[in-house]
Amino acid sequence: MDTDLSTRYDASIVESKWYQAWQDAGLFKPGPGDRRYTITIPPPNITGSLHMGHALCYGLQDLLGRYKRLRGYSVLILPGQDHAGIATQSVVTKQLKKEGVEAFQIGREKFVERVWQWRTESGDTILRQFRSLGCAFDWDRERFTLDDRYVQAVLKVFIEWFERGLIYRGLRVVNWDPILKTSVSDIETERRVTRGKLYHVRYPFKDNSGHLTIATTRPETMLADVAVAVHPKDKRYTELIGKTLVLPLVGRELPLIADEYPDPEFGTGAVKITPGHDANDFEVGQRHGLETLVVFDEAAKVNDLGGAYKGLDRVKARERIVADLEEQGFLERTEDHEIALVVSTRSNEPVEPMASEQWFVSQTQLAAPAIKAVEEGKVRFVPERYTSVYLDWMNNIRDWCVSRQLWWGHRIPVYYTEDNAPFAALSWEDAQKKAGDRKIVRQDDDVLDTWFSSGLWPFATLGWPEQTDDLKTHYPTDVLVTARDIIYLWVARMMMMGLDFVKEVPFKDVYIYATVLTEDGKRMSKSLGTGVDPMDIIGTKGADALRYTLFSQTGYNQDIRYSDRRTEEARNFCNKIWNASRFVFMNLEGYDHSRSRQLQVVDEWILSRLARTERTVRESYEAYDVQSACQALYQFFWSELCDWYIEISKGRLADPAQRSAPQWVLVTCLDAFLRMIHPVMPHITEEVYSHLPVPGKSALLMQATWPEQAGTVNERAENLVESWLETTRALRALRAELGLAAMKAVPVAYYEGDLGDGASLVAGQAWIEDLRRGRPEGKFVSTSIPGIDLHLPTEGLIDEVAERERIGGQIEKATQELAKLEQRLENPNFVERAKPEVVEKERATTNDLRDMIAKLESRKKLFGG
RNA sequence: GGGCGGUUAGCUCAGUGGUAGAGCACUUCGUUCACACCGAAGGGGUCGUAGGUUCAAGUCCUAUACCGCCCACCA
Repeated sequence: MDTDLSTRYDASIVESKWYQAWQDAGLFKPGPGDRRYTITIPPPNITGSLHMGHALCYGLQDLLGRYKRLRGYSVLILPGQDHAGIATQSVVTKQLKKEGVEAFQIGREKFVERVWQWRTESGDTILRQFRSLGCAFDWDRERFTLDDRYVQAVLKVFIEWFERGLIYRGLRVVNWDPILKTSVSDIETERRVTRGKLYHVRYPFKDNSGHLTIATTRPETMLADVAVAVHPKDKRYTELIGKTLVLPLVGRELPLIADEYPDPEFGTGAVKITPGHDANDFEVGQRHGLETLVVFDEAAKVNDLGGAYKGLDRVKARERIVADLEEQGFLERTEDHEIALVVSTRSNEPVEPMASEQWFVSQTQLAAPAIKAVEEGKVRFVPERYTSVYLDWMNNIRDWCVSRQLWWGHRIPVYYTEDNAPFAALSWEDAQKKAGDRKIVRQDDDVLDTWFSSGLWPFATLGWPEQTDDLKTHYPTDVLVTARDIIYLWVARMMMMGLDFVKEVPFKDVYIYATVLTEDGKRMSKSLGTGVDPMDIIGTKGADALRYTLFSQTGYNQDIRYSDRRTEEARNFCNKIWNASRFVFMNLEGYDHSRSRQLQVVDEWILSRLARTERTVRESYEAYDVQSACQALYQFFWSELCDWYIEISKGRLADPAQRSAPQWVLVTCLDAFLRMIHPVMPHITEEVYSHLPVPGKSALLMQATWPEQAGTVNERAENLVESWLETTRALRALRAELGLAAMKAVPVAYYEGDLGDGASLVAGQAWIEDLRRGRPEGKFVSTSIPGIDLHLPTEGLIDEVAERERIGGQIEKATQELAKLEQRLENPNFVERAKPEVVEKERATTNDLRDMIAKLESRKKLFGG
C-alpha cells in the first residue's frame, strides 16, 4: 500500500489482482489434511446471470469456505451448472424464432446441437460473475449435469429404479404447459387468485324428466364430460342417482353417479365429471370405471373430440360454448367467483390439467429414510423452522412425474419393442440384449425432469457411480446453502437419492438463506424492472462492499430488503478499513515486530476487546449467523479500534521511546481483524495484509490461520478503560453544551474522584491541556458520572440562567431514574426474589444517583438556583 | 382453510426476562497532522393492540389486527 496515495479506497484497482493470485497459489483446491469441508454448490442454470439472490447464496458459500480454510480445514467447493431443461430450451427456441426458424423444423438432433453450441458460447456467464464476486471454487472439478460422466450416473439411477419397480408409466392428470408443450411438476406451478365466473348449466335428463343444474368454472371442459356426480347423502339428489343425463351441445349420455367428492354446500351440489381435465375428477373416474376423454391438443386447442369447436383455443372455446349454452337455454345463470388459477412458473401461462401417459417415480418408499434422517438429526435445517416445512411435505409426498416433453435434457432411457414392451437400458444395444428375441424399435421421446439429474448433484459430481477418491473423502458434504423455494423441488430429492444410492445423507446442514427483496419489500424481478444488477455494485463499489451489504443483513431472517444506501455503508466501511490501515502503516517507523514491549492498560483493553470479538465472530460464523459476525467486526473496528484506540495512541506513536507497544498492538489488532473479516471481504483484506510487516506471515491471507489466540480477555483493563472513556464522553458533552468546539484545546479542567492512571488519557481525549485534581476557584460548571465529578472553569463567560436550567434538567432526569429504582427496591418481592446481584446493582445505582443529585443541587445554588 | 415469518427511532434493521440499540437521515459544531466515504455532541421510541404469567416483559403465554411467504381438490 502506497501510503502517499489516495485516501479513497478504490475497489476496482485492488479487487482485480487477487483472484488470480489465489488461483495461482492453488488455494481453490482442497489441501492436505484429514479435516475436510465440502460444499457442492447449487448448480445455477446455464441460462442464468447473477442476481442479488445468487450473490448472497454463492457469496455465503465462499464465506464459509474461507472461514473453514482459516480454521485449518481442507476445503473443497465444487462448482458447476445445471442444463436446466425447460429454461434452456425456451431460450434457444426463442433465439431460433428470431432467426425465423421453428424448432420443429430443424428436428431434435439439430436442435440439441444448437443448444450445445449456445452453451459453449454464452452458457457460463454466471460462473465468470462468481469469480468477480471472489468465489474460491475449485474450477478444475467443475461439473455439468449433461457431462458424459454425469449422464452415466443418471442412467444408473433410472435403470435401477425402473428395475426395482419404483419407476412406472401411468395415465395421470398432469399440469400441461401449452406454451412449452410439456408437462410440468406441481412445484413448477403457482396459484394465482383471479376473478372468474361460476357458470350454472342445465344438464337435461334423457327421459325428459327435467334437468339437473351443475356449477362449473370451466365450461369448455364439458366437451370431455363423462358423468355427473352428487354426494350420496345429498337428499336433493338421492332419488335421481343412476339416471341418465344428456350432455348439452354434445349429446353424449352421462350417468348420474354418487361419490363422496362433491360438496353439497358448494354450487348446486352436482359436479360434472371430466377425468381428462381435472385431477379430482380423474380420481372419481377411476373409482367408477369411467372413460377418460381428452379434448385438447398439446397447444390446448380443442381436438377432434370437440366436434364443432375443433381448433379453438381454450379461451375462444369457452366464449363459444357459453354463448351456445345460453342461446339454447342451458345456461341458468352466471355469477362472479374467485378462482385459484394454476399458472406455470416456467411460461407464465395457465396450465391445462390434462390426462396423459407419463413416467412417475413412487415416492413413499424413498421418502421414509429421508424423513428419518431429519428426525434423527442427521440433517439439520438452519433456521430450524424449515425442518417442519420439509417434514410436512415429505409426509404427504405424492409420486413424482419425471417425464418432460422436451428435447433438451436426459432422454429417458426406455426402449420399446414392437409390441410396446419397455426396457430401461444404458443404450439401444443394451436394451436389445435385455429384450432378447423381441426387437427394439424405438426409444422413448421424452426427457427427464431437470431435478431428476440435479438430485444426484452431491454425489454424481464427486464421481459416483464409481467409487472415486473424491467420493470417499468428500461425501457426505457439509452444508447445502440454498433458497427456501426449492426445499421440495431439490433438497428433498437430493435427500432421497443420496440416501438410496450412497446410503448416506448428502449434507449435514441445510442453511436456508434470506430472500433478497427490493427496498419496498417487493420481489426482485428482471421483467418487472425491480432488480438491481449485482455486477453494477461490484463495478462501482466493489465485490467486498456488495458482500458486506448482503452478509450484514443475513442471519435467521426470512427476507432482506436490498437498498443502495446499505451499499454506501459497506463502501464507507471499506474506506475506513483502508484509511485506518494506512494510518497504521504510516506509523510503523522503526518498528520491529519481535522486539519486547511494555503494554499499558489501554493496550490490554483493546486486546481484551479483540479477544471477545474473536469469540463472537467465530461462534457466529459457525452458527450461520453472519449478520452478528459482521456487527461485531464493525463495532470492534470502527468504534473501539479507530474511534478510541487509535486516537488514544497518537501521542505515544509520536514518541520514539514509547511507540513500540502501540505499534505492536495496532499491528496485532489489524492482523487479527483482517483474518476475521477476510471471509466477508476477501479482496481488501488480502491487499492490506500484503503490506503487514509481520515476520513469518503466510504468503497470502487466504491461507493464513484463524486468530484464535489474538488478545486476552482482561476484565480489569476493560472496566478501567471503560470508566475513562465514560469520563471522556462526559467531559466532551460538557464542553459541547458550553459551545466549546471539539478538538479546540481548553487550558484547564478539574476532576474529583479516582481516575487511576487515566487522567492524562482523559485530558488528551477531551482536549483539555491540564486536567487537575480538585475544584476550581471562582465560577465553574460541572458534570458527573458515578464516582467522578468534572469541573470546567467558566470565568464568568456563561449564561447563569442557562446553566441553572441545564443543571435543573439533569436533576430532573436523575430524580426520575432514582424514583423508579427506589420504588423497585421498596417492593419486598423484588428484594426477595430477584437475583442478588441484580438487587445489589440497583442499590449501588441508587446510591450513586442520590450522590449525584446532591451535588447537582449544590451546584445549582452556585448559579443562584 | 392450515402453517411459518414479520410488526422496535423518519427509513432499513439488531436486541440472551433486569434503566431501549446500530447504520442512514435530521440538528449543532469542527476541515493542519489516517479517513468529510471523516470526527465530536445532540434530538427522536407508551417496542402493532388487548389480556395474562413474573418481583420485573420489547423479550415468555393467550387472543387479535395488519403485512409477507408457503401449503391446500371446493367444481
